[in-house]
Amino acid sequence: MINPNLTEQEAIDIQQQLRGQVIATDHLPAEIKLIAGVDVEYDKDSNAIAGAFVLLDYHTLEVVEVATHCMEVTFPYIPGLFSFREMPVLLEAWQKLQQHPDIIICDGQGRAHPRRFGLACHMGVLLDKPTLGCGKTRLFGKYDPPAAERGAVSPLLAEDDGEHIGNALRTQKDINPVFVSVGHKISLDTATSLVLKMCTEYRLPETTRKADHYGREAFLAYKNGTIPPLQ
DNA sequence: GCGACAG
DNA sequence: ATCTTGTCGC
Repeated sequence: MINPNLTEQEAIDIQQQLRGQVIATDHLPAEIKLIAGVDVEYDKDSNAIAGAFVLLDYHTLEVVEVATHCMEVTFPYIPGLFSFREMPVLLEAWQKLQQHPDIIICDGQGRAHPRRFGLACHMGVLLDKPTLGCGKTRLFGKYDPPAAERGAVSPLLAEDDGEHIGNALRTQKDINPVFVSVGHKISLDTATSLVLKMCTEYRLPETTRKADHYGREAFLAYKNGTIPPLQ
């Protein structure tokens, strides 16, 4: 689905071509039962990476299923072309799932992107699933810091045309905000309240935290099983 | 020309 | 992403 040998310009052309398929309004199932988190781990001194998909029960936040995949990175890190680096592993992990979620929370931006097509949009369009982006830091857009209270929101506005491309959301009192934006088949308002709802105890959504946990665990097992033990 | 730049 | 434990401050 993603050719690893793309040039930078070819990747940009693909973004321009797919951006028109993004739906920025709510097209969610009548009842949300499963919500997914994704994350990718990087090895310190090799090009090995691990991608993880974790499915949580929407109401209890209990882990329902985990799928991971390890491989070599095929695309460099280029701000704005992040999805071409992380999508391959995540697609592999996705195919290992026995069931699919109703919505996916991505670790990165969606529409809050210079070409309005961040990782969350790319994943949403390729999988035809509702997705949203929840990044720890800003990639694109200007904003004023939201108020200190949990739930405070401040609009993220595009530098170029002023479009409201996302929200800086304070998920815990006095803790740095996260950046929420539409991925696919969801509205910004729904995405924002959903992220807040998933941040029960920490700054980041439980989906992202669980994906990080299981991804790291799988990565360690992969490295320990592949590389002969030292000493 | 100089910074900024998801993970 | 990764390097990284204790430590300073409320």
